[in-house]
Amino acid sequence: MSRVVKKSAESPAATRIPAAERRELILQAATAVFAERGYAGATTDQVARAANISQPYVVRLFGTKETLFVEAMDRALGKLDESFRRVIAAYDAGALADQVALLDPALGSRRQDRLRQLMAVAYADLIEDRGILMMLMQSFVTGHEPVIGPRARDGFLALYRLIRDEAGLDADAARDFLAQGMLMNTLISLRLPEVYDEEPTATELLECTLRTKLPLVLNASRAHRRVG
Amino acid sequence: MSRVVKKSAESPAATRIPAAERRELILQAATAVFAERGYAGATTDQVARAANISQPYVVRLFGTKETLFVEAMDRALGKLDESFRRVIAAYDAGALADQVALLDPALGSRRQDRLRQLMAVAYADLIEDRGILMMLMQSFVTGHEPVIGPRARDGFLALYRLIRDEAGLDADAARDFLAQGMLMNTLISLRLPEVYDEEPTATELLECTLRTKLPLVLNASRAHRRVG
DNA sequence: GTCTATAGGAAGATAGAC
DNA sequence: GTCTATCTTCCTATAGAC
Repeated sequence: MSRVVKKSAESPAATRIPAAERRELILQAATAVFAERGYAGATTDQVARAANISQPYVVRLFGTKETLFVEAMDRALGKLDESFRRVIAAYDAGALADQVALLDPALGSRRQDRLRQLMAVAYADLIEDRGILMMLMQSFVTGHEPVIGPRARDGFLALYRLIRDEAGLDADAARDFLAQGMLMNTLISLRLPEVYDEEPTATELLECTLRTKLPLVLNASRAHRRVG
Repeated sequence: MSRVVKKSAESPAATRIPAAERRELILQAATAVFAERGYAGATTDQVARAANISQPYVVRLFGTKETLFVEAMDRALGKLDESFRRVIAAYDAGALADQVALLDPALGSRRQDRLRQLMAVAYADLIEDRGILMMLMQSFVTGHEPVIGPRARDGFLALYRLIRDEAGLDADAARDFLAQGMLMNTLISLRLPEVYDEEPTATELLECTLRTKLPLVLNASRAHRRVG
């Protein structure tokens, strides 16, 4: 646990890497660590180790742990935003005919009905990188922090506006869409996929919530356990 | 910020109180503090101050911070469980005729449809003590902690079984019910009620999600800011 | 039942070498 | 661009008095 451990082989890489690239590597590591343990629970040293560099270097590049968290959060929000926008643009360009054909007709056929379903799929696809969704979840429960809180609120509201204004969901549909997303986030954050085989109740709830995306999630969960 | 502050008037009460009662007071304080800052972000000293006693005494009574968190979590889960069971029992005893009369007929009239709506109201009522719901949320994102995580999973699954088996909701209805709950938790944890007046988007989303319960929530939020 | 004092151990950040 | 060493602060938990 101490910072002074392992003089072993693959420790601090010391490979010189351009700052921009290094920053992205650290942000990936930070996303995983913050996702797992939250802002207060994570240490800059854990991030450093995950990125295979020294703790002071992390601080050097980002200034403070707070800034690091904010940047990781923005990155996660950005990925989600980007993912939704891509779906919307592709749909409006008529590029998703084959996927549209697979949608449940009972759920409606207006543009907003189609987009609702397509975005739900896109959201669930993001679960593959379980860090993103858990990072968001951790951001949402850090509302009390003076600099993180306001940015988390802004990011969340921006997502809401995106699905309401760009995708055109009416208020109730947008709310339900968000609600399903928050449930998925919760199940992932609770690590329910990790007890999928042992807890019949977990099995049922996961299957009912994630449907066709369940194998994706279970794989991600198992991959995580092999590493973690 | 330091622990050594204020020798002022209303400091450590030193009033002798029976242990059982003191424990409950501390659990209330702990719920508020953990709800606000999470397991890792909260300190036993903050809990102590909220309970007007010394930090070592908190530890003395609960052993470890971890145990304190677990007990606060169990208490919050228990309150929710109790609240739902009370609704179910009252409904089955025919004691809720007047409330049932107010329900939206479009949402169905089977027992499970009624209970779904009545429990939603009960859930939203719990928001009045905003600590409970935020405490639950914080518990759900602490899934990685070796002793807290498993208990949080069990608690969540027990709630799911309650609404499915006792209230009789089918799997999809139970999922949607949970999803709405998780959205409410998220909005509260994000402190969206605190920007209700400033952010039009927040206003819309809160109104759409909380409906008639919104005044309750706004009051709780304002009361909290006066104290906090 | 409750406190003061404090040991012991992180963790974030800085200084400065290579 | 990256590291080692370290300062400082803060926090959990213990000891022991009243």
